[in-house]
Amino acid sequence: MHQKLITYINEHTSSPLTNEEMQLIETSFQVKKLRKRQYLLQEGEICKYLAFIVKGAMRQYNIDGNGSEHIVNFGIENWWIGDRESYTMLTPSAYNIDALEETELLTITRTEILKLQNKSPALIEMLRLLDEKNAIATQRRLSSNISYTAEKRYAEFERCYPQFIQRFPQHLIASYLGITKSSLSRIRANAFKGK
Amino acid sequence: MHQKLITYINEHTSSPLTNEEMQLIETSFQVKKLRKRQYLLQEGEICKYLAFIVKGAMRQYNIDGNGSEHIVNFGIENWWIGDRESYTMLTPSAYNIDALEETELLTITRTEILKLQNKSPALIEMLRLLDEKNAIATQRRLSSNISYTAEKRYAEFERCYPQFIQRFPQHLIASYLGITKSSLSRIRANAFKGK
DNA sequence: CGATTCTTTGAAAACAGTCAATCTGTGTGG
DNA sequence: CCACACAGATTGACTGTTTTCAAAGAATCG
Repeated sequence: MHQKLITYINEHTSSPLTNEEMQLIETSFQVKKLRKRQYLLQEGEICKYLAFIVKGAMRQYNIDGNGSEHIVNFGIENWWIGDRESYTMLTPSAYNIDALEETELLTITRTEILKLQNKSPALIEMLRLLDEKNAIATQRRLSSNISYTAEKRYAEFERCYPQFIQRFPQHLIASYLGITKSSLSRIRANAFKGK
Repeated sequence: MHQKLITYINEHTSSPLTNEEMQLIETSFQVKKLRKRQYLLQEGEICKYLAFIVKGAMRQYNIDGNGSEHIVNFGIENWWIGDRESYTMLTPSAYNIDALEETELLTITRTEILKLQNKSPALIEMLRLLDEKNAIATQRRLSSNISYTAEKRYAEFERCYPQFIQRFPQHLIASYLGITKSSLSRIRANAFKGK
């Protein structure tokens, strides 16, 4: 169960994990299984866990004044999920996180991470890289959202995340792109005509 | 000149800088002065500098297929600016960064930062926190962009960055919000009527 | 099969963008 | 000191895109 995480860390850091570090990871990360539709985090709570997805798929979203959901992130196998802001600042989260499928997670609390600070340099480096990649990805997405039409954003999404198109219903992808499901349906219809 | 940066670091980390660290900062960060409209980075270049703004104001923006500019970030005194993606990955940047006013920067190259890795824990911690804050801020902005109308986004902007409203012309703020200057002008006119 | 979820589509309304003209204030150079 | 250029802001008329709401069709699952 923890093996996937260990492999992930080794693939994303310069020096491989020592035996002691592997031990630490086994004890610091708790297994958590979620059924479809089950919450990992609900709006208003403080995000207790940073979670590595071993199997399954999740989404992070908020709900606006009209009750509409807006997906800010998807997560699948080998991705991480959690509300960084709430997790690091210990503030109530503005987001919900729930499972889109049966999901298996490895979770770690903030306290546990702090304990590992001096014990596992590889893990800490990995988390730093994660922040870095995350900042870059979010920046890109923001930039694309500001600069391009829904049609181009969908094309880009299709190109970057073909797996998601297969895996998630359209209305979720529409929500991720910041448009309505009707609009996405029409965009797809047009793109098809164009071919 | 470097004093403002030293103060900034001390305010943003747990342990104050040692004398050696202050020395290191003086030698690692180069002063750079930019006139209004001068570039720090142009699209296609690799972003050589991460810059701390001592005085002045800057913007980071991209240009879409139609030649329109889209501002992804502003920077003023005590903020950092640079294209993280290009800077860390050494890839050609999709952005331009230029000065909106006469600006004084303290710049550091990637190589210099790597050299400091083992020499100044405080600086490294500060950079990590910067990444973290940056990721959080970008996430918030993305979320607001997906979830709210231009009118609400402007209201939020007004609340969060009142200094910017004074300081930057409206068409730049419109570009930051992802709308045209005409639309922003009308939104402001409506908001005024509403009061 | 029946229920639920997902997708498509139509018509009207709301919204934002484009283009162009005008108005404002600022600052420069003659 | 005036004339002029220039950058910024506003406004109107028009266009185009996206949303909304509702209904109906398709797919999936227990």
